[in-house]
Amino acid sequence: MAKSGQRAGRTAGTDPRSNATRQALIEAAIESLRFDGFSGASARTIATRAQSNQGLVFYHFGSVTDLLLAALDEVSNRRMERYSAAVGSAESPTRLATVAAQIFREDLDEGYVTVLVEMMAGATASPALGEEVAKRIVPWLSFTRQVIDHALTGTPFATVVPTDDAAYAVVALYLGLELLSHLDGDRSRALALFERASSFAALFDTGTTSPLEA
Amino acid sequence: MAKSGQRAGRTAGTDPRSNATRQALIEAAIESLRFDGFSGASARTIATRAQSNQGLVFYHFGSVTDLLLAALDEVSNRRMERYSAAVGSAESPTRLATVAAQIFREDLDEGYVTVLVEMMAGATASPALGEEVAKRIVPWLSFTRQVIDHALTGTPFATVVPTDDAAYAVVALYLGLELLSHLDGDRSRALALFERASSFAALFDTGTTSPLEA
DNA sequence: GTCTATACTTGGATAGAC
DNA sequence: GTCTATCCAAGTATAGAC
Repeated sequence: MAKSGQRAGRTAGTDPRSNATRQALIEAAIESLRFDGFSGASARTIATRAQSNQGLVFYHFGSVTDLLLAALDEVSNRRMERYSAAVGSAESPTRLATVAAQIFREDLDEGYVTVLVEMMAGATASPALGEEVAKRIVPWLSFTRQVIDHALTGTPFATVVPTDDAAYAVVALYLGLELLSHLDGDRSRALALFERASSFAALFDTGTTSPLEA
Repeated sequence: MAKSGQRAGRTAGTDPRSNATRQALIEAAIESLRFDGFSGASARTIATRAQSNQGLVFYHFGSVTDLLLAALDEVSNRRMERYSAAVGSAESPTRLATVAAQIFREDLDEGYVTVLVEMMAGATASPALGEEVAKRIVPWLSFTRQVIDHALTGTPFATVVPTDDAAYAVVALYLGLELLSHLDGDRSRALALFERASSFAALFDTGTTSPLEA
């Protein structure tokens, strides 16, 4: 209640030193979601990973949940940048499938989707958290829809497939594949599916640009 | 170390009264996974839901984790019976799609897949738990594969689609749809996809049996 | 077989010293 | 801005009375 524009924890960061700590905590929270899971991502665990102090979680973020949401924002933003850049360079369906496979591999290896899935599953506990997480899924859905929209122009499917339904399905598949492959520690089966999608996409390569151009 | 054949907690249940408590705890554990999530499913929460005592969790199951695994076994068995019965009555692809939609609706409404997903996501915490959960996914995968196998006989896809890859994808999609629709509390988008699958399946209804027969 | 009591650990969160 | 100390609630697990 002291200064204005100050929610739970100090949101601002007017001071220079503060930012480093915040960032370290966010990084550690990402790791913790990835390796300890939602249920294991406590203030103490995270602080230890950040080689920082447990109290700072509450100072900077107000609550553990808010830190976890900040962590989710971070990975979400990072991935969205990466996705945009990668997809922009893929003109043909085949190239797109290849790029998607590459991105998916990264997501699995770096645990980005793990973070998302852990937050989604963890949100079962509280409707409030659920709402916050839901907000952060929207960009993934709309981005996917845009990509599908773009990829389908010039193919027979363009007019048949409702792209927001397709996006919903693709994101669901993405999340499910993470769950499965993470569980048995084997990416190969999931990646094989992308291979297959690649071959399938090749059937429609006449659409926009020649594969040779990429 | 006392008697043989006795793991953590009393596994047997030679006495008649014991079974009721065990069953109540399992039921409560299912509810807890569904509504409190993996992270909220503690011995205390579960015992409260079962209107039983916290200590009994450890008496009967040895640990909370083992109780949760027993809960997962329970839903897994229940669903497998239901699936088998339902699919057995579906002879044409269209009927199969309809039945699948029906089953999926049940799964969402009754929270069966929630339980599975919570356990999968919760297993991130410990490799040991992960292994146990992984074991319990196998039946879902092989059942799905069998259904796909059966559904594809007589269609053009029969020889083209590797059914275990397809099963992997279908299960992944199933899990992902649960995650998404559970999060925003809206089943309609997921169910719409099944509608679409139904229409698609109708294209191959000449295969085994006439739709009229069902 | 069940319940209460209890021990111990971990986690969320705040207060106050530096 | 950071760290330590501290409080309190919740969690796992066991012992012992009924």
